[in-house]
Amino acid sequence: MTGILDELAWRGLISQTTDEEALRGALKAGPITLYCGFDPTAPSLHLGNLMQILVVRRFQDLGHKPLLLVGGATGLIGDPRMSGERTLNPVDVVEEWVGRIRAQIEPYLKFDGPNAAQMVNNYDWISGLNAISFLRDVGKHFRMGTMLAKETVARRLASDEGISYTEFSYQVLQGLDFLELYRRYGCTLETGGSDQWGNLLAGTELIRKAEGATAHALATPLVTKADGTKFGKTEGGSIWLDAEMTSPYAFYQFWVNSDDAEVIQYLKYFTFRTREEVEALCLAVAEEPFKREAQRTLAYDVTALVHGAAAADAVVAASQAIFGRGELAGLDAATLAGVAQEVPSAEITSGTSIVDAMVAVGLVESRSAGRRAVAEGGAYLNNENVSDEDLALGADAAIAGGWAVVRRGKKTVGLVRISS
RNA sequence: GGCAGGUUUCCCGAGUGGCCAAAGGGAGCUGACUGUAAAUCAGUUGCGCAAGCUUCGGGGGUUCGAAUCCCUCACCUGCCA
Repeated sequence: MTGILDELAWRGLISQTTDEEALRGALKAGPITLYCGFDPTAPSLHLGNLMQILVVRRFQDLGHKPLLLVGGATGLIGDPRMSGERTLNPVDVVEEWVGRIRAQIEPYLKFDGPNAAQMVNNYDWISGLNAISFLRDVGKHFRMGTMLAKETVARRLASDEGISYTEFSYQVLQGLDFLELYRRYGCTLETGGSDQWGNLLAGTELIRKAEGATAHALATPLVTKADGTKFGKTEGGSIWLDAEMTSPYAFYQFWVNSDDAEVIQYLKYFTFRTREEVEALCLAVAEEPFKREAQRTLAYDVTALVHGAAAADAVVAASQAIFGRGELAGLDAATLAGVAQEVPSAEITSGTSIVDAMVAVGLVESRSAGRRAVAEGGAYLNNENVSDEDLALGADAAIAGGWAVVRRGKKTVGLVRISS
């Protein structure tokens, strides 16, 4: 029952909290009800969201009751971002996203037992709100000074673009969510990323003013990369949890490519490995970095968590086939067919040039880019560098079952099936 | 409603009649080095085999020729009302 804060602390998951002693006391007194919100701003959640879900899961594992809020209402308004005003998404689109995101969250939590998780949607209480009660009952508790001082708001006001009243109002809605969940379920803790700190506080303050009660907020750190670039992005964009949007193979590859400097932190954030296991892997990185044991463990665990053990095993097999030191010639047709499930593949006719094959598989965006890849020495057929852009792929190029491996650079691979 | 400024290739940002497919930076990509790591160095980044074609918010016009000049529309920002 106790210990959740210690658990989160060693994992480095606590960026800041409201009165920590009070929170610790509340947690010690017995199971609490907490909540974490997810706004439907895309058809799928991404890795940042996954970390939040796992934080909630860690709470649940230690006996606390989680509420998972999907922002059917707040998603229609838009949380202000530093980067600028959001485009409002159509109502029906947001509605669809709500369903998808809800389904995405559910597998990570237990919905039975004494501390069963529960899904809630703020559309239920915000959609019926009228302007007068909103302004009289809710608005009266919010001070302009506080609202304007919120970092994002202040930055946006100072920017060229400014901020719309709509986005400015967002923090009021999120504060209201916390109050509503406090009233309905006795929820006394909201968790979220440190970028949500202002919104988290809006809720605790509102509860104090409206109910005279104490509620808590806990923010996790922003996941950072050693080189300062944004975490969870790759050349193709964000890493999504949806297998249709980010294939399990790409998902696994993202993790297996983690920097040495970051892999241990990611293990703490994104896996359920124990402290001892993480420490052992940390040692492995220091002593035998070339084995990439920590990266492999991380990649397998998270892929299995999100896509299931079977999918994880399949992508590991595919990755070994492609990146393993073994000769491609040793691969059989069945293995290659399995690999084709995981990496992009295409059907080509015998005699197709290497450039056209790369285009067909989607390794390059255009024939110009394909020719450039060959010129740069970055094109490979069955692990052999290709220097002739006119090289034609005939039946002899196939390794087994008509398959040939086409690669651009070190990591971008695809399979082609050569038909006559 | 008035006035001013703005809208450039993935991003930022130069460019004010031809030498501009468009400086520079960022980011990406490829190679070398390696460990499917980082850092570093080098090359590269609209499409097309090529001739050439399409691009600088949309549309129209001036001109031999426009991202650059004119008109108009849209959107953004600020100041005034």
